[in-house]
Amino acid sequence: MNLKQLAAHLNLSQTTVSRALNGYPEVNAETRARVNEAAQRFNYRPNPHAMRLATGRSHAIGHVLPSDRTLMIDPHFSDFIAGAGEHYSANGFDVLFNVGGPEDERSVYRRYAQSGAVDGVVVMGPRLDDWRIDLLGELELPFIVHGRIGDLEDGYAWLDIDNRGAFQRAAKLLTDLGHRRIALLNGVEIMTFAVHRRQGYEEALSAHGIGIDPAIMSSDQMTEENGYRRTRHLLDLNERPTALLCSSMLFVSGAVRAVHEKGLHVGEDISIIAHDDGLPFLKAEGLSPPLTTLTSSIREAGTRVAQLLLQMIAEPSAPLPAELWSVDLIVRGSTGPAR
Amino acid sequence: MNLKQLAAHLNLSQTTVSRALNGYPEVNAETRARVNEAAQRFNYRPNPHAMRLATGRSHAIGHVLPSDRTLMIDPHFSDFIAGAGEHYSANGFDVLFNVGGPEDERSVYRRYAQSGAVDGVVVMGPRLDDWRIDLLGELELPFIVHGRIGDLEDGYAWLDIDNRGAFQRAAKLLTDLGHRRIALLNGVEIMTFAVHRRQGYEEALSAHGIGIDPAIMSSDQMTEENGYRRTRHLLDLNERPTALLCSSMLFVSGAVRAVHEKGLHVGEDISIIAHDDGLPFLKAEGLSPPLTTLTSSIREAGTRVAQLLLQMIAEPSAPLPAELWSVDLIVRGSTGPAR
DNA sequence: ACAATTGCTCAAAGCGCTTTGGGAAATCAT
DNA sequence: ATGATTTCCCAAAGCGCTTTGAGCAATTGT
Repeated sequence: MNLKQLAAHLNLSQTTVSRALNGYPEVNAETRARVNEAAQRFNYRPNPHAMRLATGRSHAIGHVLPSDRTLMIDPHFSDFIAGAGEHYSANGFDVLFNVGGPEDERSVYRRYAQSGAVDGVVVMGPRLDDWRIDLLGELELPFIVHGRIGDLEDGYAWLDIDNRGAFQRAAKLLTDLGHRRIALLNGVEIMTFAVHRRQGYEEALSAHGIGIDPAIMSSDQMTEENGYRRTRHLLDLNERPTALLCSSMLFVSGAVRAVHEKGLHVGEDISIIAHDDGLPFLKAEGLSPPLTTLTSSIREAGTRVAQLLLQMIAEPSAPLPAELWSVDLIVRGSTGPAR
Repeated sequence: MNLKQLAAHLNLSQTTVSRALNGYPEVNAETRARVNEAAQRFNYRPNPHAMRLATGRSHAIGHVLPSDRTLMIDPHFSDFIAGAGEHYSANGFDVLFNVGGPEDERSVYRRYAQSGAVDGVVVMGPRLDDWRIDLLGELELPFIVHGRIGDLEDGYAWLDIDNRGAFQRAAKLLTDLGHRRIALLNGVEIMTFAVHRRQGYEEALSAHGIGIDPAIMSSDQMTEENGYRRTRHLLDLNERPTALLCSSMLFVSGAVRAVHEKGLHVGEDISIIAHDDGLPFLKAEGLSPPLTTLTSSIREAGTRVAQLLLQMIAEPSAPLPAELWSVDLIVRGSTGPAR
């Protein structure tokens, strides 16, 4: 059942039916009711391709994952997209998902812009200096960044969590507990979030007159194995750290394993705080002892980012949104006074 | 630059240009070369919406995730999709990604079928008795299942790994090592893969005259916490198992934690074998001792599934593909003779 | 030599929707 | 009663592509 048939059935023109369905004002209330009723009864749905061709808008959002093969499909990303996806569906938007195949990431964006395949894109995992905003700006493709491009805050839409503040507070909690050797297991520091976290960490230490020691700071992909390897190494050090700040729960699994292997106990011999994005398969509360965390739902961030982007598309002249979410510090059993 | 302009520029009709570009035979080789050259030069790309409207085919594949809120966004799924996505991109197909929002899963499929939004879908995480194949068959929407619907092997396209055989071999390895109390940490047993794994496990035990003891078998969502909780409980049992068969690496993190907490050693006091889907953030080789695993890349499965589906779409009359992949058993350090 | 075939190209008709530019009837103002 | 508005609806033009059905040359067959 298409528009033509529906219109014929109602003895109305396609114009009127289309307008009735799309809520235009210049249609009689009674007629509109009739149209809606009939549409419902025949389960009429406009053909999306025709709609897109006619309007030039695609009702779709693009998410493109880095083509870099070494950069794995991070579970953080999937959870974020899951959150966003829910909001898109709720608003009748499709999600176009692009995992860098042979086509290089730039050309994907170019194609999107040129063909109008999507109405907007979200940029995930922004780097300190990210070519994507320049390209997207040039292409005039609406976009929003989850995170920030270094310390840049203007000229693009973004939603970020206060990584710097969060890690500062976490580190401060540790210094308050008397820790002076606090190790940092960070993500790859070309990513903005990782840099911000290091900055927060360093600020807190400096504020307490504790020197920054690169020997107990690391920057790796966030995997179990790296968590283990780095912690193992840290525990073998002469001046072994008494506390550990982890950028991801993924590190924690490995870190805890290393601690156990050394016959040490989390929360007593060594304090651990991790940033918890709320990954559903790895719960901080479920660990023993329950883990003290910086908590912020990456899934909710996804939902909000989607919402903001859709608003941007609906109202292109509105000022660009920018949101900085604060992060909760939840103290549980993995932190204790320094030995 | 659209077709009309390109045609005008070449002093050709749209028909000819279109045909030249789409490889139809009835166009002069020289003309085709000219067209291709010009298309390249002007970076012409056909408008996908127009193409879709004209052909009725969408050049897109749908992946819809269960709307069930309790069913988390499984990292296994994302890795699978990542694999598939690469193949789609390589062939100019888009991926439509749908995370069950308010719209219920059935209506998503209905909408897909009715509007022609996608040319096909892949069914992930099939249940023992899955309504999706009936619906999709009825809707005449091409689809392929990653896994199988119970023991059904005909009437639909699928690609599965030999879960039953794999777990049989793994259990047999353990019995060969002298283990008689072998626990099973399985996924939720409404999923076909989990049932197959249990069957393989039970067959191996029965073959060795070992009774099936439900007290040391469990069926849960595959999370770290469940792995920990179940293992913890197992180790407290009077007749503590000497070996553990895990359906996912996600369980293993928790299981190992429980073992360590008890002061026991993996590979000595207790043997562990896990199914490893190749999740990039959790490597079996990286554990200590390195884990003996059933190994099968879920990402490669994704790529292959995508390839098969695209073939099905291109050649609808061809027989439905069905592939059963064998699983590698890689013996590492986490398995040893029973104490 | 003429008809039949082949090779290449084109004009025009869709695909199913939105949107423009009217226009007839009903309502209002004077 | 007349002109000016307002209300509601319509025919037709597009959106940018594919595809049908012809048509003109050039080639082939007899």
